[in-house]
Amino acid sequence: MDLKAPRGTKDILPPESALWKEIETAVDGVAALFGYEEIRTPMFEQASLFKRSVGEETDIVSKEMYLFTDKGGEEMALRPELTASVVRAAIEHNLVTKQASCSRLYYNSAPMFRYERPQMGRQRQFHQFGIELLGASSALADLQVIEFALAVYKKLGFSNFHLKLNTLGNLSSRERWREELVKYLQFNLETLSEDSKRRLETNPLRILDSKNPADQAIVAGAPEITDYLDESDSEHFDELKALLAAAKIPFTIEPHLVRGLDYYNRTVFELTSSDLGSQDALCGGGRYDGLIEKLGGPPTPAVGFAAGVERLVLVLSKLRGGEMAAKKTDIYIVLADKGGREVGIEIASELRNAGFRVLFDLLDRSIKAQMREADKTGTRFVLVLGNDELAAGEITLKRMDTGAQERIPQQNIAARLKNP
RNA sequence: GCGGGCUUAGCUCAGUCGGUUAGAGCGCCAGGUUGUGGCCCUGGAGGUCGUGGGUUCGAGACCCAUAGCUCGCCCCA
Repeated sequence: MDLKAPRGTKDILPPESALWKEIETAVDGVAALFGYEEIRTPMFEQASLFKRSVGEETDIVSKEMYLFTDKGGEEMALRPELTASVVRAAIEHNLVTKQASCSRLYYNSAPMFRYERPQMGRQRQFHQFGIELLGASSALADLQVIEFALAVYKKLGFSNFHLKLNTLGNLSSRERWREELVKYLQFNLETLSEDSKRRLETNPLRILDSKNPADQAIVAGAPEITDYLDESDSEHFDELKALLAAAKIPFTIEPHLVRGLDYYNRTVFELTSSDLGSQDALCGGGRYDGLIEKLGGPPTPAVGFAAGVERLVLVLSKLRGGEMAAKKTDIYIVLADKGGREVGIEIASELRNAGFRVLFDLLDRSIKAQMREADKTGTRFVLVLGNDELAAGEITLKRMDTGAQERIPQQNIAARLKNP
């Protein structure tokens, strides 16, 4: 077989697909509870959208974006993330206006594309769910975004994660800090790692969470954002911390937590899991108060998060001990003789209309083989239909747990099985 | 993009120093009398040993290349 799924892509097969469905259902459920409505946007956009929002210098845009020119000569990009698209759609359709109001939007299992080296928990096509809360500037909004993410994990029974929190200040304090940081780092240029020398040009903030020990030593003496926050920044951050404490959500402050996308300001956060390898971020998000205006909309505060579905699947399979939910059947019909087919499919159809999950053999196999399959599907009842039953207008009902069986009339079989 | 490891049956893996027709467990299929599951027993199907070159009388084992996966860096969900 010489045809394969492209590198960094994955087929989602049963039984894993059931886990995906479970996650999607959980996200839909939480969204309903919080009053968020679903948005779906195109998988490709004009490339300039991401250059302007994510940042032309970021690795995501400069190195990892799937770019192509369409037949009309337009430069397009497969979306590497969703915030930019949601903001574009919100501006385009006037979901954000100058009036005091906010939009609560969520997306579910949405595919994203980044040309990266694949690793466990890192695919070239990967999927995210997340929310964008547009129009709310208060710390209460930040809290809600975090609460939403936690609610999804809680609903799925997963709690082995860690909430990391930081603030980057408002747009101008962030900029002043950034300039001072770059000055400081340039002063120490000689001792920086090669990676960080490059980052100094592309994304200096990320040098702060470099894993290189030499970098870390330099970073230890770097200007801290705390010294650049203005009064309202500090107030906002203090308020959020107090709200989290009141909601009994544990967190740690990570002064060096920055995010890779240019548009973040004030609150940034990440949920990480020790069940994952080096790609340990389950979800990440933050505030992006300047983005909507930057893309041509009215000045509008906003906050959101994005969570990786593949990583959640990894972590959940681990949690469930690799055991996926067994496929379940209510009733298995054993066709003992070919003559019973017509009556058999009629009964199957009647039972399905009554809401039973009904299976029967499609391979013309022996009764023994049919029974074996029935057992494997975990069915509660088996109905045996052969020439004997046909002649009598009856069917044999077998209970798989006790092995007991009896002959019952074919009429009203659904009602009979509802009260076994 | 950089460095390391791995790749043998549907799945998880053995395979010695290079030596006949490449193995196990699980799974699958069929039997173990009359029309009946699990447990057990017997038998069976299933592999161009990731791919392409090379070394050799002889390669699943050695060498080179390439692809995929994986671990770390990078990046980030």
